[in-house]
Amino acid sequence: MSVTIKDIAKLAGVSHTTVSRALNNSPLIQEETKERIRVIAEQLDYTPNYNAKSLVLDRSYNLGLFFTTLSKGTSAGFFYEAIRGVNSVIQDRYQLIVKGIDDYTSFHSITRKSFDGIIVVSQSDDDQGIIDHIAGKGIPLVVLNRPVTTAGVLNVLSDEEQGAFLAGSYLIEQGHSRIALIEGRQGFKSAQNRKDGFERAMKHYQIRVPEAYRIPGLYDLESGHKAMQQFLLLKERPTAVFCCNDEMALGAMKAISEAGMQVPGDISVVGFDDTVFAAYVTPSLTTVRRPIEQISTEGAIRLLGNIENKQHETEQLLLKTELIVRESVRSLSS
Amino acid sequence: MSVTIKDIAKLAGVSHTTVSRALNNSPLIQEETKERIRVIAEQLDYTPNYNAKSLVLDRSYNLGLFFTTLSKGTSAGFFYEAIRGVNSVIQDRYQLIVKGIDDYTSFHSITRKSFDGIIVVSQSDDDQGIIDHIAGKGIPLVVLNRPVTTAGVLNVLSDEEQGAFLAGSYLIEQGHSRIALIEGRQGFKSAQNRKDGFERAMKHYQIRVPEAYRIPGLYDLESGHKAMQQFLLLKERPTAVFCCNDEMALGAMKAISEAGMQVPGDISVVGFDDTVFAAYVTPSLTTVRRPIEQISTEGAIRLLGNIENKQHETEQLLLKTELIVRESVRSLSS
DNA sequence: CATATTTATGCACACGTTAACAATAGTCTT
DNA sequence: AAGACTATTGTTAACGTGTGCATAAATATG
Repeated sequence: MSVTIKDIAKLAGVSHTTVSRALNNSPLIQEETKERIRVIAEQLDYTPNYNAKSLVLDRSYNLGLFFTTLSKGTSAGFFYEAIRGVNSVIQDRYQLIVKGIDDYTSFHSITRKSFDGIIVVSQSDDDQGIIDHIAGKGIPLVVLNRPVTTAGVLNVLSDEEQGAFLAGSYLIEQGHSRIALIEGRQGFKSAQNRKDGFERAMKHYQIRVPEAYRIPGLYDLESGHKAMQQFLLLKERPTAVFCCNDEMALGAMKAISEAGMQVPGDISVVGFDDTVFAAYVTPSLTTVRRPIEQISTEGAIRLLGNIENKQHETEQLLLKTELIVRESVRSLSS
Repeated sequence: MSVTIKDIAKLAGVSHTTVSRALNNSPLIQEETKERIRVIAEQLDYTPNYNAKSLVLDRSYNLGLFFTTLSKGTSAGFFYEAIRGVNSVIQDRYQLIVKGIDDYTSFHSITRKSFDGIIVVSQSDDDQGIIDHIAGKGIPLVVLNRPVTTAGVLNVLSDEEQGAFLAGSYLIEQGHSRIALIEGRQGFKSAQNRKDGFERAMKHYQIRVPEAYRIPGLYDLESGHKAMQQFLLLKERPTAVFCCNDEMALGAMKAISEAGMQVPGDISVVGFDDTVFAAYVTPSLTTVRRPIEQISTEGAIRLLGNIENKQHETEQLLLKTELIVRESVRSLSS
């Protein structure tokens, strides 16, 4: 079996209480005693049993990192950056437990005993159920990527509506008036926000978008590809397409080139997210940058603060999005 | 505080032992008693304290999923598929703890008490340290993606050397003889394997590859881009380039088109991994498919089997790689 | 020098669960 | 009908750790 503080106690000729205090660097214990005990612990390669610690200290040392889904509609880049961001903050202090919300059949097992804090990377309003559950249990919680108003819940997200507005406005300012939209996955909040921002730009500049210029997508390459094929069948084709993420934009560009047309010569394309490959496709993709990694680091920092101060300060942090102009949009105004 | 089996016992008028047995569906307890207890547990919204369970049962309900690094050199797609694959297998039974090996300052905290099993997605020979540690502690372990010979360790990987051989051979069969190589990240086993396979193909067909035709990369877009720029400066440019992953291939294609040249008209490009975007770039990328998700599901299945049977069957599973021919290679033979 | 105070350590219990063993009542066997 | 057996439940200890309180020794106080 593994070595416990009692084993150390026996060797050091003290009680296990003293060992516990010594290893936790309690001021009650004499410095020499501490040192003697530390040496023995080291020699025996002692590791505390975290289950026992958790039981008595009422802390789990676990952080939950929950995504709306791991299997459908979450893009690899987004997922990766979110985990990276959180991981860079927590270092050694916590274990990071990654889970898809749609894998839960019941939230029953999510308790204050099993998670010291939880980060929900929320992509859908449907996540409200788990958010309410977590908040109801009094577990420190931060929700990323989607606005929530639940009391006591921290919230970090980017202003996607504004980003989409910038993208739409940019297309118009470049002289486009026949502008189509490939929407995000239905039920995803980001899909709604980006569409809203786009529509606001259209309204602001009084550009009419016919119904045939709006097609819902699934945030993946294939759906962007298919949607663009639809647009290409229209008698009056759009001169520009705003795609609600970069992957769909890439799919759309593929469809355009397969049809023997050019980006941006024949049709301009704008994406959203500024994924790593956006700068490297040909032509490079004009898109909206969303600070995913920053969102997740900020979220993690706030969560840890909240856990350690035990105070539940509610605060919403809205990070800016930014239009990144590259080569995939043609100016018609000159 | 939260409700415990003792609370239930009091209400049911039985001992807490009986409650424990009832909730674990022990055959020792009368069916009516069980049912009565279950109802009360339900009403009180009882959730077992897993730390207490862990302490006495000597199981943590945790599975570790360790990557060589989370911050440098692991591509998003790879990371995503690996987690997805493992997650799809473990469902509710375990918590999945994701970590970067390079985040560990000491492996001290990795014990049989804290992990029921561990999956190491290994990309570098440097991971041998943690593998030895885990195996030494007697924790069930499966290593993915890199061959290991440590006793008692399960191993699932794809035959990358063979894949690279196929890619190299294909280029030669298409009539290429000036073939360059953009290597993977130094220290990564995959980089070595892919290079080896490529070299074997060259040797097999007696094609000489000058030193200037080999440049080390970092597995990211930028390094592929830079490497290709180097090749373009050569007096005698290669007619084809084998890139050790798709991201570098995309970077390379970008450099080619920036130089005003065409893929595959002027230079052919082959990648490795068959990431999701490979089919959607223009021209679509000829590459080697590696069954990442299958590797991770197979690995997870074997690990669980090993944990539950408690037998440590050592076995290496080598999955096939496959050349996916698309448009990025030109045939010179016709 | 007697008492008060500080310092260092130990004792006993608690956290929530499971399990070996004991106990009780009812049933079967011959 | 006495002993053996079975079914059901309870008693108690254990897992490894932290902590309130008691204790003992050392030191300070007046």
